[in-house]
Amino acid sequence: MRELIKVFKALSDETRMRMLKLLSEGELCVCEIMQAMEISQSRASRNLGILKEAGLLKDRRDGQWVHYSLNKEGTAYYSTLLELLNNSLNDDKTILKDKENLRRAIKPGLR
Amino acid sequence: MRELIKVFKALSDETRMRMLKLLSEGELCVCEIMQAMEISQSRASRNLGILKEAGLLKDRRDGQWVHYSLNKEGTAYYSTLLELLNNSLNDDKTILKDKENLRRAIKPGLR
DNA sequence: AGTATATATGCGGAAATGCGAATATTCAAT
DNA sequence: ATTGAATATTCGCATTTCCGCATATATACT
Repeated sequence: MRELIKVFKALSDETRMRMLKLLSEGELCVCEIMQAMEISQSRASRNLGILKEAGLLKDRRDGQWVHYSLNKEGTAYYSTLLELLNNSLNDDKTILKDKENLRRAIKPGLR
Repeated sequence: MRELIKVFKALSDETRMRMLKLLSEGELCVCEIMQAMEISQSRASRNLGILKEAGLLKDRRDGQWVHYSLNKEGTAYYSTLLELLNNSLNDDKTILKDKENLRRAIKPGLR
């Protein structure tokens, strides 16, 4: 029960919901997310950590960058929930703006 | 977004999760639920109200009693979430005990 | 009207949550 | 070693959440 509730708790916050919707576009690093959402670095990092801790995200370190992405594996209900999110909020103004911002975001490490 | 987050917030609490699992057995009144879960009346009433407010439950007044039941209609994701819950926690000790208690619960109004 | 039962709600306090600001950590490049 | 960039974490504070207790409301019965 603890686990399941932790997942729902992770989902019940606007900041984290926006992150998940952004990450439906694909793998992103923290700095891209904070730029797209126009939030502080600590807020971005903290909430990504919560989503990861709940099992909804996985991370991958690449040099200085940490890339987060949706965890499509994981327990049975993760995929159900991610699909549910996939079908939700697709015309939400905030979500659309975040994704719009993402396109303009400075992508570091264009090495 | 507000709405969706309200639903997840409703789901992210152990008391309310147990209620939903109990109500998967069928319609129940507040006093049956508080007996089965061994919680106070105000706690039962308040949390049922939160679940109803989130759209997950509906209620039906019958004399002195208010019967709550899962809201199988409602927005698209409700059914998805209820089905997810249906497949979860079925061997959780607390949930099993609640359901066991329910069988022993005094059902008022055996008129 | 008066009593009893079932449910809802207001209030106060304890605990949890979310944030920004500052600091710490990690890695890359010189 | 030192500097700089990306990320994580600590701290203090404001807000929210959850509960028990007490009270209010609603209905039923006499």
